[in-house]
This record gives sequence, C-alpha cells and structure tokens, in this order.
Amino acid sequence: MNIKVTLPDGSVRTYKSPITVYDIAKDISESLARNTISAKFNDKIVETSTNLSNNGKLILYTWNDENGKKAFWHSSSHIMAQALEDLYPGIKLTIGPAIEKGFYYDVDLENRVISEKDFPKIEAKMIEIAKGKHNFELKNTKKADAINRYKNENNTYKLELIKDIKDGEITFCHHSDFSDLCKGGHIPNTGIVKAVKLLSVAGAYWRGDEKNKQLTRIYGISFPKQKDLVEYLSLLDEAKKRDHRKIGKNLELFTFSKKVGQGLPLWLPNGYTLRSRLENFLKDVQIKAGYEMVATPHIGQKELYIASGHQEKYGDDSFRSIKTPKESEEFVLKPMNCPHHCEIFKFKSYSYRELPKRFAEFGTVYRYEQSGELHGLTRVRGFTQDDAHIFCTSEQLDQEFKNVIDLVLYVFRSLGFEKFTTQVSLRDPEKPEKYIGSEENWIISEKAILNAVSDKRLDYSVVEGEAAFYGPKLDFMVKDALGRNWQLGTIQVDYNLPERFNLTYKGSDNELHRPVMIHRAPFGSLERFVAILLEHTAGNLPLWLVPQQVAILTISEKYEKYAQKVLNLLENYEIRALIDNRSETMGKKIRDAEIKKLPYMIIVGEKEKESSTISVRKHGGEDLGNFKIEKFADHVDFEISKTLRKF
RNA sequence: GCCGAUGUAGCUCAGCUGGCUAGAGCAGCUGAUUUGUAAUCAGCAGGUCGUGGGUUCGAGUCCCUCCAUCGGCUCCA
Repeated sequence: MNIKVTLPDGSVRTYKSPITVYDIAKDISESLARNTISAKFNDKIVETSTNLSNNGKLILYTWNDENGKKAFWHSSSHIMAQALEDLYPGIKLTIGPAIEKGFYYDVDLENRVISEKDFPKIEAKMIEIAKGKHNFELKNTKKADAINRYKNENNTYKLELIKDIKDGEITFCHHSDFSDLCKGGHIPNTGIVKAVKLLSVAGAYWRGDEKNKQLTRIYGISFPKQKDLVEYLSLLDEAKKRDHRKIGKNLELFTFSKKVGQGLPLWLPNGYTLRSRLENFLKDVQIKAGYEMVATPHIGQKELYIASGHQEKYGDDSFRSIKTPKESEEFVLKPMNCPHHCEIFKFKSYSYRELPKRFAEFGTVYRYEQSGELHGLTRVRGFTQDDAHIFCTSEQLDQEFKNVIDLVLYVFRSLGFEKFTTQVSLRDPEKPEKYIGSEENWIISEKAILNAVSDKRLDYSVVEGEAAFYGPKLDFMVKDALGRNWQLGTIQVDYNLPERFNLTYKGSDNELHRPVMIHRAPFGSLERFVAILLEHTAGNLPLWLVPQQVAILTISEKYEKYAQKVLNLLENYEIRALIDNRSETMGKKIRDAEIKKLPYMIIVGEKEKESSTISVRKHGGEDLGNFKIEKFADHVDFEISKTLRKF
C-alpha cells in the first residue's frame, strides 16, 4: 500500500507503507537525514524511527527547530536518569521533561542527597552513556506489565502516572539497558549528545503540590557540539552581569538592610531620582487620560479588609494586625489600595454623568511574601504600586478597558519594552471555592477582557486558574536577563468589591446602580518595573529617565569656572549634569563616567573655554566632536524624542 | 515555608588538608602631579572572617543553631 506524505512546503511524496521518518528524510536528502532528530506527523510528535503507514503531514526537525531541541533535551533527561540510577542505585524516577532551556529530572533519592559537588561525576557518566551511541526505541507495553514493573520497584510515582493512561497507549523508551515510562519525542540515539552541563539542584514537590513529598530536581542542559555549550555558558555569564541587583549596587540605586528587614528595599538618592522621574512621567500621562490623584494612609482597620474579603483570603498568611492601647482595635498594613479607594468613591454620591471616576495613587503596600520567594526588587515585602481604580458603568467597561490597554502600551513603548507577552487569567473551573462573586459577574468580566484583547489585537495567551480571587485579569509579562517571566502591568475587572462595599451611582432612570471597578497598574510596581528595566537596558537607562545625563569633565582644575558655567547653561535647557573636577587624568574621569553609565561626557579645557564650546563623548566611546551648547541641547532633545513620544 | 549552595574590609575576591600579629585590587583619606577621550604616583587608614554555641592545646578553616543572600519548588491580593 502506498501512502502520501505532505511536507511543509506543500509538496507531496508517495512512499510504500510502512516507511520510517528517517527513510523519508533520507529520500529528501542525505544531509537532512543526518540532521533530523525529531519529527511531527499529523500534529503528533513522533520518533525518527517511527513507521508511518497512513497519509499525512510530516514536519522534520533538526537541532535548529524548537521541537528538535525539545526532543534533544528530553532525550538528555533520559540519559541523566540512567546515569543517576547507575550512581545512586534504588532511586525512584518520576518525571523528566525538556524545558525552555534544557531539561530536568525529578527523582526521589529517599535519604540521600545530591549537591553541586556531585555534578562532575554525573556529567561524566552521562557523556560515557552518550558515547555508547545507544538507539532510543519506543515500545508499547501492556498496562499490567508496566504496573508490575513499578510495583516491584516500589515506585508509587510512576504507578500514579500509569493509572491515568489507557491500556494500549502505554509506551516505554529504551536505550542501552535503561528504560522509562515515556510518551515519546526522542532523538535517534544517545551519541548525538556531545556536551552536557548540569546547572542546579533544587527541591520540587511531586505534582507541584506543597502537600506532597519533595523530590530532588536536577536541572541540566546539553548540546550537539561542545562549542555550543561554551557559547551558552558565556551567554549565561553575560546575563548575570545584567542582574538588577548588581547594577543597582554599582549605580547606587537601592540597597537592603538585614536590620530593616528582608524584602524591604531602601532607595538611595540616585534610585529615588529614577523612581520619582518614573512617577512624574506616569502622573502626567494619567492626568491627560482623565485620572485624578488621591492619597490614602498605609494602614486601615481590620474591618476594612473583612469587608473586602482580603482578610478571609490572606489574613493568616500576611503581616499580623497592629494593636493599639485600645483593646478592641486592630489595624492592618495595607496589602492593596482598592478598599481605600472604594471608600473614596463613597465620599459622595455620583451621577452616571460623572462616571467614569478614575482614582490614581502611588500606593505603598506590604505583603508578607514567603522568605524563599524574595528576589531583589522583583519580589519584595514592601512596594509601591502605580495603582488606580476606575469606577464606571457596565456600558463603559469595554471602552475603559481598551483605554487602559492603550495607556499600558504607551508606557511600555516609552521605556523601550518592545518584547512582552500578555496573559489573560481566568478562573480555575475546577476550584470555584477559590473565588468570590457571582457566576454571572465572572462571565461578564471574563468576556470583557477577551473582547478587549482581541479588539486590540494583542498577542495573548489564556491561562485558567490564574485570576485574582475577585476577578479575571490581563497581565503584561516581560522577561528578565535570565529569561524568567515577570508580570509588570496588570488590568483587572472586578464586580465584587463594588458589591461588598455597596458602591452605587444614580442612573438616568433615577435608580441606584452598581458601578464596575477596574484595577490597573501599568508598571505593576515601581520596584519590579525598575528591576526589569535595569536588566533590559543593562543599566543604560533611556536618556529622559537617567538620573544624571551628563558628566562635565575638566581637563584640569583650572577649568572649574568654565565647567560651572556650562553646568548652569545646561540646567537652563533642563539637562541634568554633574562636574568631575577631581585632580585625576582625563582617562580616569572618562572611565569612571563610563562605569557609572552616564549617557554623555562633556570635556572642557583650554580649547573649549576659548571658543565657548564643549567637546562631547557619548557613553560607549563615540566622539561626537565640538558643540555649541544650544546645539548640544537640541541633540539631547532629539535623542529623547526618539523614545519618548507625546501621549 | 521547603530542597541545595553561599556568607572574609564600602565593593570584587585570595586565604591549601585547622597552626605566628587575616591578605590583594578598587573605592576612601593625605600628599605630590595639572593632566585631551576607559585606571598618574606615593603614603595612610580600614575586618570581633554573618550570628550564637560546640569540638580542639589551637577555628576564617571542622560540627550544630539562627540570620541573610543565591538557584529552584510552592506561593504571588
């Protein structure tokens, strides 16, 4: 029997069935066959050794394809599992998938411990196995046999996995004398793996549930060439240099103190300048967008959070309430601003004509994050949200939501975040007890968000179970230097708090109606935003934002007066500059200004003083030559206008 | 919170298998130098080696507690 195989370019080839993926690749070209390490047939990942016996669409993958890497890394995790079984007999294997960069395997070591010191011997074992060029073979196994095997091994994890798979669909992957329950997606043989590096060891709960046993997870990465590994490791090194914690220290932006407490950032003068510049930027934009600034205290009575539902939801896991001399009184450090803003809305009664009301506040909030979760400025216990709550009618919801999206996009563009993803977070349909509010309201709000994102043509993904407990949300995610995703901007629809706070407005029908509330924060938090911004720019902040834009370097102390004059003139053009008049060489002053990442260096000496000009050097080394000060100011304006456009 | 690792001067780091008063570079201070596009020279000062306990004749070094940090897991209003 003949089968027709359609290739990605649309061409159709006819083969005698059955035929392996490898043989088809070979028919196309020898080199393709050599490089093909995985494939997809009719939307299902197959092995290169898989026999095809019906018509279908075939995509061949090499190392250069995402799916090729996936098969490569997944196969590498099998090799690691074999190495681990060899070195630590009796361990229990659980799962070992490929991830975005590399792979891991979760094992139950019982009472043994693996630490980084053990990596070299595991790596050596892996390479030894790889060199054996063992073929990966996927074989069907009867459910009963699989169960028997893992019963003998006393591996409850695998038994749990098998329970959920139908008989007839259970496959094991074999290579060398190793085999593992596996649904497939392997490279042809172990010999293709030439370079291996284990990266870290960590605890990970079985099935991701804190209540389950904690297993040992070993992360690793592998490559088809040693050179690729060396390149990857140097890339990792480079990324580490962009770590905002390091840059924050070098540029004297922020610090932490053991005495003040973990997760409580202290902003240094430079950091404060940066932060307040961001605040002012957003303040201006928001005023143009019809927001009104408000301010609320850092604490509120416990009753406020009982009313909002936060106390019930988070009370036990947050900072405990503050007692006063009065026995019955309890205050809570505010973990969010919404309840306060609801009370602001209640200050007076609104007519539908006055809506939407948009109350904005840079509100500092405190959340007791688990100690192991704290991370530089990206995850802290005290932070400032660029918060606002929009109270509007149901009819206004769609438009308001879209306006907020536009605002977030403007903010991101002004700060150079071109690469971001958006995520729509909905309820977990399995766990309704996690959420408050009526079914009907959830449906309306989820629909409003989905409408808005498709209307705005955002590239979004939908994740169930990630919603806030009071409503669904749209998050803007940006990666840090090491590729970890962080949520920055967020927009959330909420029908519940207006209900709980009994918020109303007078409609055109002279009846009272319930407003809808939108929670939104374009930065998310100033702390996290600054962190990600630093990692993105490696500390080379946008010119309009950087605390000091120019260093005026004097050739010698004789030119201090002229430098002062230049500084004053620059100030007239609202250019922020400092003078370096130390008794140091020009080379030294330039070096220091470079390290501090000042965008411009102005050099003043005899020449400049005589001609009333300045010599300008750009950060990074480019000599821009001699300028009149007005011309330089024009240049700076022009450079700023490249990133900062009018809202 | 859990698993693993780390913690030496303001910063970056050295200090081998426990053995005289714990070192270096940068930053700081003092002085000399008055400089033309990424480090001028000299001198000085700076550390109860994260904390508390233990083992030992002797601990920066070994063991335990706690604290903090890093990489993950879980969590993230």
